Amino acid sequence: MSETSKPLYRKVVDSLKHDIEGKIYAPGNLLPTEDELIKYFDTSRTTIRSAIGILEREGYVVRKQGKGTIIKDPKSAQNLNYLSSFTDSLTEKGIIVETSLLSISKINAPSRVIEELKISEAEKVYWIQRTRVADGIPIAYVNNYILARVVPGLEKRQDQLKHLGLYQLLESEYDLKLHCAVDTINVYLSGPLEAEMLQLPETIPLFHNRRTTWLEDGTPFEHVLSIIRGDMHQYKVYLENRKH
Amino acid sequence: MSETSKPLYRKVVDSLKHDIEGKIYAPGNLLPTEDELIKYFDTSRTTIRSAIGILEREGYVVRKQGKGTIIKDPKSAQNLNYLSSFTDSLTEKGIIVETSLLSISKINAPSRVIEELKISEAEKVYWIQRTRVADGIPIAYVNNYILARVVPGLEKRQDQLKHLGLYQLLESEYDLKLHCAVDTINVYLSGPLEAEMLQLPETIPLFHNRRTTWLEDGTPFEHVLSIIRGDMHQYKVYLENRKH
DNA sequence: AAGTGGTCTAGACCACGAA
DNA sequence: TCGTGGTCTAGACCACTTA
Repeated sequence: MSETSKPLYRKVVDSLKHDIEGKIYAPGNLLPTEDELIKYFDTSRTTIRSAIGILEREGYVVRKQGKGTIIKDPKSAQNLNYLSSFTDSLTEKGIIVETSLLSISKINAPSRVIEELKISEAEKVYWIQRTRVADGIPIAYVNNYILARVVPGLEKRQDQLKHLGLYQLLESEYDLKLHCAVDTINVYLSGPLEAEMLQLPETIPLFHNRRTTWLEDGTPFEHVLSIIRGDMHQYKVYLENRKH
Repeated sequence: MSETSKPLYRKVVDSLKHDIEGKIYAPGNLLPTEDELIKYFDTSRTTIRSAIGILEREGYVVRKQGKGTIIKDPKSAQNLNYLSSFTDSLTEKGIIVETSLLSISKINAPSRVIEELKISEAEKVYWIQRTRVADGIPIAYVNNYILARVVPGLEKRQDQLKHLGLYQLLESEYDLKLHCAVDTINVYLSGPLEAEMLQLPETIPLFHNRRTTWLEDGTPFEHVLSIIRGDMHQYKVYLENRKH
């Protein structure tokens, strides 16, 4: 069993998390004191404190010196530091979102992409054009520009792109670990080009989103430009307070 | 000096952070080993490890068992999990943003606020109406609804509200610690009411932002509805990859 | 095999909050 | 004053990486 090989502090974390989620420890109440947990789990203070530290960082509890460890509502522990994608927010509503691949090709990076990814002009990128369609309505037009050298042979994987999401493909097939991203969200009014692309009957507001994504080693490896129907989409941003 | 009262592990964190930011420890290289740091700072392993743990969570280093502690590029350590406010993004551009208080009053919470803050109908909230003005142009209309019981006497602090930001006031005068927030961002076209409020010469796209803010103990204590000129604002969302 | 970080122990004293 | 969490010590052994 992997259970037996798990470090002790991890077992304590999982056990306490389970009890908090199962409301055995009710929100607002105090967790047993550290001394009690030491006796209960038959371990040292270091181990217990390391476990509680993890629970605190994940938002399950708050420690107050002199008072105790307060149990928080587990609902509020979820989904922090997270921008929901538009696919997420629509599928939550029960709408089926399909993605159709328009084209994929290896090109010289456009100047804006050169700038964002901090690459040379000679560097090649894969340009992926896709649309997102919800209940038959095109709601977004998405351009990904991905460093060609980190995803060699991507154009041969078109079929997989239809079944897997792009990010799942990057992770499973290329073993790329995304570290962080910056989204810049603007809004503007649709013009004739957008009306054509998204089959808009009239002028509507559109989201204009630029995202740059970094790998774990700090390389910016992807830039994404998305145009999204403003009347069919909303962003939800879950934020944790900055500690500094 | 508060320097002397700082816990040891905090001093170690600050010292190492300073050296990483000053490129004394270059990105990509290894930090001195734990044993070396123990000797250098003349302290125990626990203290050194607790300091390195903080640096790792803040994105300054990555620990690899058997190998060492790798120093990351400090640029990538900044600004994660963070939604820049519109004041931020404009002041970055050198534009001075003023906030003018329209009104502040204690009212029964509107139904949407009751719902978002999960309060009873009898519960009172402070309703603060403000506009943000950049270079003489009104760019946003902001409604805060704050639980009256957590900020007693807020209406008497109107003067302070003009100098301090609202959140600074909450922190310094009421000792409230914000824990997290959820922003929901939509977009729509301005109508006559918005044209009046923001002195718009024509129909333009507007951001429509609802934010709920939680205190550290898990109480939702504030709901904010903002209407922001789409042509004068952009959101920047800094995201860290989820670890789970 | 040697050296690194990962886990863990059994203590100690301090700082804060509540009674 | 007492009980809580906060900091810290001086060890021990384990797991992983590299040579």
